[in-house]
Amino acid sequence: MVYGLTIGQVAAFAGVTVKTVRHYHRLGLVDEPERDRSGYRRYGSPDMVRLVQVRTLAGAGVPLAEIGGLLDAGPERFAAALDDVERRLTDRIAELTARRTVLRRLAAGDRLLLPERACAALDLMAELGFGADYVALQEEALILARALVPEVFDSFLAQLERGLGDPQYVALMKRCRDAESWDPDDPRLDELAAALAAKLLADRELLAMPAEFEARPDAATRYGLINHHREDQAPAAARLNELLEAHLRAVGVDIPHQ
Amino acid sequence: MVYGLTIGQVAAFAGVTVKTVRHYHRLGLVDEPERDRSGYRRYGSPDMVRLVQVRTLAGAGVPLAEIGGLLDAGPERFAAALDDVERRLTDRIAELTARRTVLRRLAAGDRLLLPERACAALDLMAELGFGADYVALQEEALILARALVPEVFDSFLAQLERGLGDPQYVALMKRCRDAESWDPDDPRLDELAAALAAKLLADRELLAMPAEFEARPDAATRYGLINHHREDQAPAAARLNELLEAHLRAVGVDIPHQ
DNA sequence: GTTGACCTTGACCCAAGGGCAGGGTGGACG
DNA sequence: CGTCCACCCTGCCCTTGGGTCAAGGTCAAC
Repeated sequence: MVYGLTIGQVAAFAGVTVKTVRHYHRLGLVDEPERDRSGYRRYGSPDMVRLVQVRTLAGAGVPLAEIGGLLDAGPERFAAALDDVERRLTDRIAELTARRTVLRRLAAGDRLLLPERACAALDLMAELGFGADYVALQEEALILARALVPEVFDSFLAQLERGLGDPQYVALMKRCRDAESWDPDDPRLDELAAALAAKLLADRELLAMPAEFEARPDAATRYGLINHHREDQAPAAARLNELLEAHLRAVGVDIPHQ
Repeated sequence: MVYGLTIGQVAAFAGVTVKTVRHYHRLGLVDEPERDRSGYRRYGSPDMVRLVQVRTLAGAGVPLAEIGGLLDAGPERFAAALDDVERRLTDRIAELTARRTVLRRLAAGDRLLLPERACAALDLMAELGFGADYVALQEEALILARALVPEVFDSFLAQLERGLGDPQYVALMKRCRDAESWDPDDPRLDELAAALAAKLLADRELLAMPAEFEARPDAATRYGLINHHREDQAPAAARLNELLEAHLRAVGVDIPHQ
């Protein structure tokens, strides 16, 4: 016959597990109560009140390490701390809501990694009759560009938009797409490269971007990564690129090597 | 001169730390990329896309252990999983919002551990002129009762309400409150105990509660815990209780011992 | 040629408990 | 009286999603 509740009873009342109560003891959040003659902890009502206070704060997301000081502080500091906790909760809710929005976009198959404007350009490509595969390739290139050289991403995108607004350039792009399935030794490749070079030189705006790369320390590496990405899957495209670069360099355009 | 981004670059782009990327490698969420000749990891764009996918799901709270299977599964299972994740997020938001509400109540000094009806009774006590300390004592007793014998909490509360509706009983309660500051040997204590016993016997409803305790296995322990709680701080109250119990037992009322 | 920023692996640390082992207690039932 | 089951005790390792520290290798720049 002993006074006090057992650990299981207080735990059940406070809505926590026995393990949790012992954890709080170990952290010093709730004092260890007296033991009965068989070593069981026996709790009185003040222990219970304390446990529920701790539980309420912990449940609201206050780190256990802070709770002790909070409960033992004066009521004015306690009130201030509660304000703070509430602010943190509100932030967390907003954050989760934002994540949910992102997830919804993901579920809807939206393009997560690109801004609205880039998505519009890609949609335009699809409308213009470029196949889904080719659009996907462009999308990846844009993502890469944004990752590697965010400060020139805009001009990269502007170049694409400008090209898409020019029927002649669109026609050339479509021919490039078709060229991906050609043999790497196909003589038409050089023909196409020459036409492309002529077009780019006629409308220098379309060439603006590579120059901006130069401002970067490891420009060549980044250029190579974007320009040659996925070329292993289309040898003809690699060859076309090579030929185009040669044409441009021949007339003095400065293009990074590799 | 090597292809590919370093781990720091992909990490920065994906908005995670270098350590996190390596963590994902160890869990098999993102394949280890090729190494350059000095052993550095070198990432291509597919790695980056994968990393961002993982990051998006992880950020939404999907456990890392599930993400691999999710991304490698078909799109229909992926879509279903996204639904599930979104549901979990919504639940979590609701939970946090509820916690915030509780915190607000706590900050406003509200009585968290008691239902509305009990709070009303306590407010009534305050209105009737019982001091804040005494009301707080009653509050603790109610909390204890609810924790220990939830099924008789209602009748415990009903008894309190009934007592507060009876001016004679209220007068006796006030005298009990005053008695807390008396000397434990004060002869007025037995006088008061006799008056209380007479009142309780005259209105048997006020005595209903202790009988219900009997239905409990360890009734006596629980009764003692509630009835004698905080008595160590007011020896006169302990003495008064003792005397009252003696009076009641003397006329045959069955009260648990200790 | 040295500095500073980056990379490598490995080992340990954190919250907030969960799970399990191995053993002691208490009350109820037969 | 024994036996059963639920509960209690301590102590140890496990978890998730990384952070931190150590000890050393590498790269680009001044």
